Amino acid sequence: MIFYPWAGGDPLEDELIAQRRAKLEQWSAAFPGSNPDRYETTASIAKVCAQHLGASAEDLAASPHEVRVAGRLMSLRKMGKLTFAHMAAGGARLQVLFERQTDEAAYGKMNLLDLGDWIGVSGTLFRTKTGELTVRAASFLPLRKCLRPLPEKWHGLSDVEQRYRQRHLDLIMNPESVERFAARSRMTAALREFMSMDGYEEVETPMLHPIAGGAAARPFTTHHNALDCHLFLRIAPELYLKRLVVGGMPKVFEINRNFRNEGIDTRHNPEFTMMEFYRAFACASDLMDFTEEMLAFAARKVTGGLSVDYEGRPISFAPPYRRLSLRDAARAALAERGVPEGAWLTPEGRAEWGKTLGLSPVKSNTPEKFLVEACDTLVTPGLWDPTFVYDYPVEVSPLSRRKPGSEDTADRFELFAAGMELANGFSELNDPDDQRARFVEQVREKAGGDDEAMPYDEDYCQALEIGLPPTAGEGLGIDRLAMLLTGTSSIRDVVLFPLLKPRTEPPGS
RNA sequence: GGGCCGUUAACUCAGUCGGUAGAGUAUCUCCCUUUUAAGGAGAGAGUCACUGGUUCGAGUCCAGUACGGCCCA
Repeated sequence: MIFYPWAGGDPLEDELIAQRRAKLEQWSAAFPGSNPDRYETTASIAKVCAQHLGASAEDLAASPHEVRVAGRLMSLRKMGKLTFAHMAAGGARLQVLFERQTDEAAYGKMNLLDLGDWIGVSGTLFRTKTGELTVRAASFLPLRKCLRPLPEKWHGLSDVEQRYRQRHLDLIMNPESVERFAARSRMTAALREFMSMDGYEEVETPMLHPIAGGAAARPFTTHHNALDCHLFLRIAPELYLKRLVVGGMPKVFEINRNFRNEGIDTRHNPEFTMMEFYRAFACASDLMDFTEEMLAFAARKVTGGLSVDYEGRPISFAPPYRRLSLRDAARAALAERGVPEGAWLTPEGRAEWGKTLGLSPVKSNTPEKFLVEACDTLVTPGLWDPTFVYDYPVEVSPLSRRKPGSEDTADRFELFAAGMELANGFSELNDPDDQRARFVEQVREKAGGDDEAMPYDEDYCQALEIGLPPTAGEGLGIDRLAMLLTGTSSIRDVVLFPLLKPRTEPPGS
């Protein structure tokens, strides 16, 4: 027996649950065949509703349609010899009419049903006085008892913690939640369709990494017993996907989870979904064009249009998107705030102005990083419509190829919308010697206190020695795109089971 | 990490100045053949998140803890 410390003692002793259990005990005698292992339906509730959408009361009376449907009992309105109910399944609901005259014995046993029970109903379709499509039940069969009372029918489940911890209740009670996750599903389907149309192959690469590379983030650690080795949950699939390009797969993508052992807020869940994709023989600017078309495609598939309402303001996904040079944008923002040109070139200037502007000291401790941090703090939070920021310093882009003819600029961009980072893409560094040097620099920074710096990955460098063709790659935040396309302010509302602190005592403690 | 807010019946929420714990939904009993937040009559249901303090007396005031939410870093 599990003890739920927050439930006020033994959950079986709760009066409402005890009543439902007592009713369940009478089912087998009252309803032969109840709790079946299967139930044959003629159609889903959604299909029945859709198929008879246009059928008038006269149509239905003229040609009676027999249906067998299954769903969860969501409302019961008993009026003596007549009971109206709604049953729901798959986001659709259908009214049922039970009449005592049909079967007096069965009608009397309806008090063994509770809101939330799964039932099967067979009967004939008709329309009520108010025109609602309804099944006149010839018979019904209880399929499975709901032993706990459902949340209140009118307000639904509004306690956010319960909505996340018990998502099933949220989905039962709150149609807008069902629709939000359906929209997310349409979105990932659209992205897959778009990638497939363009000839990309979907792949799955490891989540357990001996070296957590491919991004600047703190990893989760774990251990494999049989191999007795230390492993990390991946922070990015990047280095594996590029090995596939080395191996001769010119267009690959992966939609899957990454794990970053960092803070939780309305835009960050420790496990989040990213679509990462790589295209051989392309560069970063090819991907910017591609991304515009891809997001427009997804927006259309999810919302039917290119403009979405987010937090009361429209966001347009219509290409082309604005493109800002990072250094220019940062310089302009700094100048606006009275920072003299070049003040960030000295440690004293960075310290002084960094403090004034509220920049992170660690993240702004070189001239280039100062500009990146200034952009992150002063520019990107204000970017509303999708906007590319491009030309990142090489210093903060250890896996990016240098821009042709430039020593210090990487051919890299990030995409922002509603102030959020949505995507990060670049021409891939395919020079193994340069890559080794970049890793060495990262290791130096890690030693210097930057715990997000990347580890050295010799295995990856050797893969590059086999030859990575000119390639561009990009990671797109799926949860965040889902937030934008569904008008959702918190990432927890587009993740089915967001990470919350466990409330159960660990076993044995 | 910091600040603010929340936690009262299964659910949604009131609870005044510190003085016996309230409503609606749900549940149970009764009436009711076209309802749809059905309606009407009645009943049962509480570790006021937890721990401590102040007080004759705490849901209410104070401190701490837990969990959650929002904002900031």
